[in-house]
Parts: sequence; structure tokens; C-alpha cells
Amino acid sequence: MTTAEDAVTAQLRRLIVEGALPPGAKLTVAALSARLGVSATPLRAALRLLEGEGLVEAHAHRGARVRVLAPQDIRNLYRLRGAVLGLLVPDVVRHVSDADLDVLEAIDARFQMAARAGDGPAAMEANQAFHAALLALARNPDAAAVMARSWALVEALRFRLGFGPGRLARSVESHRALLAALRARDAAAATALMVASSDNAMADLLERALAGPVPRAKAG
Amino acid sequence: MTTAEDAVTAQLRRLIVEGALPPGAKLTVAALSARLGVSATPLRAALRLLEGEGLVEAHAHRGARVRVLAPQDIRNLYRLRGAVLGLLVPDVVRHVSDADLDVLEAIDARFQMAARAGDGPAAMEANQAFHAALLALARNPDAAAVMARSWALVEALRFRLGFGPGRLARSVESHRALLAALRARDAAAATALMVASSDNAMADLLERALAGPVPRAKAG
DNA sequence: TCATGCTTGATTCTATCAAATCCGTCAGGT
DNA sequence: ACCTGACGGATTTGATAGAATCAAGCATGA
Repeated sequence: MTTAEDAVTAQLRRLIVEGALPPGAKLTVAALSARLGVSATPLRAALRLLEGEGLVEAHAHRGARVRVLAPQDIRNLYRLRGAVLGLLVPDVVRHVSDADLDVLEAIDARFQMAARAGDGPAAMEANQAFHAALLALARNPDAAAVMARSWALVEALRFRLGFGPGRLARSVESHRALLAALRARDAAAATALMVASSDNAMADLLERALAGPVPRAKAG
Repeated sequence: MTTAEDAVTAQLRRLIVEGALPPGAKLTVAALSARLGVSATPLRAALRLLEGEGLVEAHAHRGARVRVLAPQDIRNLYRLRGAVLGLLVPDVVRHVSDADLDVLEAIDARFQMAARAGDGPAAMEANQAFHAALLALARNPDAAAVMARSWALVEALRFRLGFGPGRLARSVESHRALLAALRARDAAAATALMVASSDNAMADLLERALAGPVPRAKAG
């Protein structure tokens, strides 16, 4: 069985990512404790974990709030991810086996199914699994942790600013191209594809962020 | 006043970095609670924070241990830091003002004094302040956090594997060259210097790690 | 020799208490 | 009359102590 701390962390992360707890919302221990049905201690731990992921901002004795992201933060975040990607993808190419590729394709098949069916949440879940499996192949746990920690932040941005038209279709195509480059063991091509994909996503989000500021922060 | 959590986190980090708690040592909350004079809750929080920094490894219901680093982990860690450095240093050059440079030189003067006096701890403290001030200038909090989080790990390696001969002197020279490049607003030179410095440090540590395995893990 | 159940030890969670911050109010000064 | 500053109550966080839960180790029996 999973611990209450992990469970409440996942629940809270989901609430933030999906926007039920919008940016700027005050996160009081008592309220969340009652809402999620656990005591204060695991909830506090969850808040610290999510603080490490950049989802919440906490100050001593002053409580925690859902982090508000300025356009500049979006740029910074994606540039960080791009830099780490530039490091990791060549390592993935170096380590990936044919069996690994089969696993990746199986996950990607799930992603394609969900994408074509228009099942957003399922597609996001499969996409995350795809990227997680991919990054694990780099055999660099510390660097992979950076990517994993910032994943929720990226998901939150996508949820908040919406998906561009044809975003999922382009993502499907991106995965196919990446898998082809991996099968060819073409590190340069694979890296270029991943970085380009990241940059495209950033441009997408920045355009929407600058178009509609949407800072409807629920004051606390 | 600082919270007990912050205090115990700093103490515990220091104990691990300086080797009083060697790699592989079991970290029981009861023992540490008695040793550091605080209750279990803030200690638990400290362990989670240090887990996020990569200093300790914890599993649910199975306790925490000081992380053991293989040579490959050292390589991975430094390559991550190098990649992030390649992203951040140009931003530092872009944002650094003459006043900032004066502040950096003041900190560096402290570092030089300590280095020439052979005061290792003071030099390390000043060196950390120098790097922290430098990275803050990049205006990329998420990326800077990656560097800050992994700092303790790097310090632990240095303490554990010892400082190479003339390491401090070379560090002094490295700082001077970097400051010159910053004054000239030469992003390429500054980046090359920082990355080269990081790579040198990695080579230094790897050589020592491979020469003397030194995995004297105190079993628990 | 291997599987199984108990025992021990630790971790994790709940509930309670103390300390710090925030907000509304009020006095004093310009 | 308005603004600035400080004081006090209320709320929230942070810490402590104690109970419940879970994992590992060892003896026992087949």
C-alpha cells in the first residue's frame, strides 16, 4: 500500500495542474486537510515536495500559495528543460536497445490511441509515460530528476493555457520522428527533434500567455 | 529567528558534507533527533529536503541512508551542472551590471584571502557565496535552483575525495579570468571558462575516485 | 533446506500545544 | 481631515509527544 503522503501529494498535484487550485490560491493546511481527508503532517510534507517541483511557493510562518508564472518564468523553464534535453538525448541514443525501442513504441501506441480518440487526460498520461521511459534510458538519475520535477509545471501550463489546435497531432508526429531517429541511432537528429519540440511547445504557450494574461488569481 | 527545520537541515547537511555521516550511513530519526536536539517532525522534513538535494536516499517505511556515489554518478552530476552552466552563464553576461561586478569582486577578495591563508572552510564558504551571487544574476530561478540543490553534493565529493594540490590556487585564477570576461561582456569566453572549470573539477574528482575507491560505508 | 509466523524495530500518522504572522482598530501627528 | 504608526485579538503555521502501521530479521516447524 502507498503512504498517505504519496497519495495526498498526487491529489494535490492534480488539483493544481488541472486548475482546481489556481495560481495564487492560498493553501492552508487546515482547509486542505479537511478536503483531502488526511492529517496535517503528510499534507505539510506534500506541500514541501510540490514546492521542490516549483508548483507552490512557501515562506516560513506565512503559508503556501500556488505559484504564479510570468511569461519570463515560462521561457526560463523551457530553456532549462531544453538544456538538459540537449545533454540527455545523446545518452539515450547511446544506451537504447531494440527491446527498449519496442517498449517505447508500445507506450506510444497507447498515446496515439488516446490522441486520436480525443481523450486528453489519457493522452497526457501516456505522453508522460513515454517521456519518463525515454529519460530513464539516459542513465543519469540526477538530470532525469530535473526533468521529472519540472514536468508537473509544464502540465499545469498546458492545462491553464489550453492546447493549441493540432497540438496533439503534431505531438504524435514528433514521437514518430523521434523513434525513427532512435532506431537509426542518430543522436544529432534525435536531439534536434526533442529540442525543437520543446521550443515549439514553449512558443505555443508563450503566445497564449501573452495574448490572454488570464491572471485570475483567487485571492486568499 | 530561523525555524528549527532550517537549522536542523543545515546541521545535517554539514554533517554529511564533512563526512561525519559517511556514505551509506543509516539515518534514523530517533538517533538524529537525540543528537541534534530536535523532535522527529522537523528532522523528517530535513531528510526530505536533503533527499531532494541528492544527499540522502530514502524509501517508504525503510528509512534513509546517506547516498553512495559511484564514479558514474560523479560524471552524470558534473555533466548536468555543465549543461545548466552553458545555459546560465550567457544570461549572467547579459544581465551583469558594473555594480554587480563590484559585489562579485568583493566576495572574491574574501575568497582569495581565505585561499591564501589556507583556511579551507572559509574559502569554501566564500566560493559558495561567489557562485550563488553569480547564478542569481542569470534571473532564472528554476535553473539556479538546480545548481544550488546540487551544490552540497559537489561539496561532499570535494570533502570526501580531498582537494587536489593547487586546487585552490587554480580556483583563484579561474575566478579572476571569469571576472575579466564578465567585465568585457564576453559571453563565449565566460561560458567556456566556467564549463572548463567544471570539467577540470570533475576530472580531478574522477581521478581520485578511481584511484582510491574508499567505499568505507558504515553499515547500519 | 525452505517456507511461515512471530517479534522487534523503525517509520508514519494523529492529536495537542506553543509561537509567529496577519488584520482590524485606534491613537498620534502632519 | 487624512495618513502613518503601533497595539491586540484571531488565525495559521511550526513543533512535540504518543499511538498505529509497516518492513525486516529470526526462530520454528515441515
